[in-house]
Amino acid sequence: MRNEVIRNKQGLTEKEFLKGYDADIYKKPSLTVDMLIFTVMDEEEENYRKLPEKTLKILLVKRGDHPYLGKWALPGGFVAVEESLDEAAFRVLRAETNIDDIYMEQLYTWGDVDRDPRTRVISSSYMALVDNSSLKVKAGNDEEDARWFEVQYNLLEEKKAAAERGYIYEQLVEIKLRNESDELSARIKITENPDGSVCREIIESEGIAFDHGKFIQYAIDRLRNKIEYTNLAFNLMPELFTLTELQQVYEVILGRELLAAAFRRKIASMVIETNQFTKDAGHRPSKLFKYNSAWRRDI
Amino acid sequence: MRNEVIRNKQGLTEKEFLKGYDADIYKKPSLTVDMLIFTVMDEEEENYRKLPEKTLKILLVKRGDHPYLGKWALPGGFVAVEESLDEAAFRVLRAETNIDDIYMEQLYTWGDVDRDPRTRVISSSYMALVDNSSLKVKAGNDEEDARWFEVQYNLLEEKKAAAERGYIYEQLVEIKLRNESDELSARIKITENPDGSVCREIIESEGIAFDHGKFIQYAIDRLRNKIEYTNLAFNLMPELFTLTELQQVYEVILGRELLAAAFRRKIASMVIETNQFTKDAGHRPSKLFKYNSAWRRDI
DNA sequence: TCAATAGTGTCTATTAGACAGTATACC
DNA sequence: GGTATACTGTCTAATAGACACTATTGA
Repeated sequence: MRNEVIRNKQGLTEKEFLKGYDADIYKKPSLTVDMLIFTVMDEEEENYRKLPEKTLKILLVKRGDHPYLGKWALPGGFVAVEESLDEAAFRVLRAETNIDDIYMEQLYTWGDVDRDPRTRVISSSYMALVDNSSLKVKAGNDEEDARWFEVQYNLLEEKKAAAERGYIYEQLVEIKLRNESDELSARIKITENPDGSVCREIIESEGIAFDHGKFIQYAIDRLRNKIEYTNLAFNLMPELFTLTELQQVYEVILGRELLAAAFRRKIASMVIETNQFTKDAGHRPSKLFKYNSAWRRDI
Repeated sequence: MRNEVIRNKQGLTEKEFLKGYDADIYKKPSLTVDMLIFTVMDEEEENYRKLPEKTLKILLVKRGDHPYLGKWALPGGFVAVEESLDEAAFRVLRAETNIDDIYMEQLYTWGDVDRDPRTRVISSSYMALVDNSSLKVKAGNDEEDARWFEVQYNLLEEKKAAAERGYIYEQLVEIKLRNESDELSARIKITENPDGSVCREIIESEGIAFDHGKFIQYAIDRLRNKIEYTNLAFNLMPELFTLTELQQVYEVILGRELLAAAFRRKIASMVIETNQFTKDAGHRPSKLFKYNSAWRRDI
C-alpha cells in the first residue's frame, strides 16, 4: 500500500530517500543476545530406597578474554545485521547444545549504559528450557569451557517503605550458582515503585560476569510465574515421567513444597497415563505418564 | 573484584585490551525505542441519565518523512550511545506528554531483519499508562501530528491443528484504530507452537507504519494479563473515582463485561472509600474511592 | 517385615459466577 | 414518578489446602 510516488519535504520519492539514507551518521550501541539455558537434573542418592533429588541447573561459560576474564557468563553473542534477533538467539543456542527443537522465549532487553566495559552494549536475554535426558552439551567448542551450575534463589530481605504516593517494596535476592569446583553468587535488589514499575540493581556479584546475575533473577521470576499457568514445565521433562518427578520439577522451580493430592488434581488434564511403570525402585512402582499435547489452558 | 593484572592469551591486561577494543569492526543494527502510550477516555453521551462510555486510546504520530510517509506510527526514536534504554524511552515519552511520573514498562524487543526499509533496525517497545485527566499531549511539537486513536481488539478466528508433536493453535486478531478522521487496521496471526512458544506475524496493515500493529496486539495481551493481578489499572484512573468507573476501565481493557458484585469483591482491598460522592448524575450518586496505596497482591 | 514412595478420598475454606432485590438522586 | 445507576445479599459451583488413609514394591 506504500505509494512510491509520494514525495517528502525535500521532494524525494521513497526510493530516492532510501538510496540516500545513511544509517551510520550517528554512533550506535552494539547489540548482543544472551541465553539462559535451564535444565533439571537428578542428584546422586546413596540410599537405594530414596528418590534422587532434582536440581535446577543453568549453563554458564567461562570467559576466555577480557573483560571479566576467568569469570562465568551466560552464553551469548553479537547480533549480526543479516540475522533476526531470534535467529541470533538460536545460533547461540546451537553453539552450546546438540538439540534443534528447543523451547525458547525472549525475556528482557538490558540497556544500562555501563553494563559492558568494552563499549556500549545492549543485550536481549532469551530463556531456553531443555530436557536433560535428550541433551548433550557441546564440550570445548571454540575453546569454551561450558558448565552446568546448580541454581539457588534465596529471598534474603523484604522491606516496605512509605513513599510520596504509596509504598515502595524492596526485595534483596541472592542467587547462588554451584558446581563441583566453583561457587558463584549475586545479590540483586528489586524495587517495586508505587505505580507498580520494577527496577533491578546488582548489589554484589562474585564470579559472575557483567550484570548477568540480574538476568538470572529475572528469568527465575518469569519461570515461577509461567509454570503456574502454562505447559512450560513439560519442556524440562522426558517423554515419559512419573507424577512425582513432574511435581519435583514444579517444586524445584517454585522453591517450595507442594501437596501431592492438590498437585495431581491441578495437572490432571495436562497428562495422559500410559500402562508402563517404573521398576527396581526400592518401593512401590510408579505409573508413567506423558504430556497431553491437546492440553490448553482455558481462557 | 576484577583483577587488572590478569593477562589474556595475547598477553594483554584488561586496560590494554579495552584501549585496543574497536566496537566498529562489524556492521551493527540500529536500535530504537517505540512507545505504546495508552489512556482511557470518556465518550460523549447525549442522554443526561446515561453514563459516558469509556474507550481505550493509544497515541500515534503521523509520519512526516519516508518510509511510510503519511501513515501512523508509534512515537519512537533512536537510542543514543550515552543514554540507557529506559532513558531513551523516557525521552520519547516526555517529547509527547507533559507528565513526569508516568508508569512505564518494557514489553518486547522486535528484531526481524526487514522490519524497517531504511536499514537494519531493532526496536524495543515500551508501554506507558497515563491518566487522561492529568494529561496534556504536546500538540504539534517538532512539526509532529500526534493524535489519540480508539483501540479495538477483535478475535476474528481461532484454529487448532494437529502437528508432529502436539497441536498448533492459531489466532487471527484484528486491531482497529479509529479517530474522527482516520480508520486504521492491522491483522495479526498469532501462532502457538506445541512447546508453548509464540510467534506473531502481520497479515495485513492499513495505515499503520512498520510492524507496529504487532506491537499494539502484544501490548493489549500484556495489559489484559497484568490487569488481573496487579494495580496497573490505577495508573489510568484519576485521584478519585467511582467503582463503576474503575469497572469500566477493566471492561474496556479486558474486552468483556464484568458482574458488578464479583468485581467489587475482587478489588475491595485495592481501594479506600472517601466520604465524597458524585453529583448531578441524573440518577443515584456514587461514592468516590481512591487507590489503597498499601495494597499488594499476596504471594 | 518395613522403609519409602504411590496414589486416593474427603473435609474445609475460599473464591468466582449468577442474579435477584433494594436504594437513591435528578429531571 | 420514572429512569438509570449504586450497591448488597445470597445461592451455587469450582477450586485449593490439609491431611488421613490405603497400596505396593524390593531388599
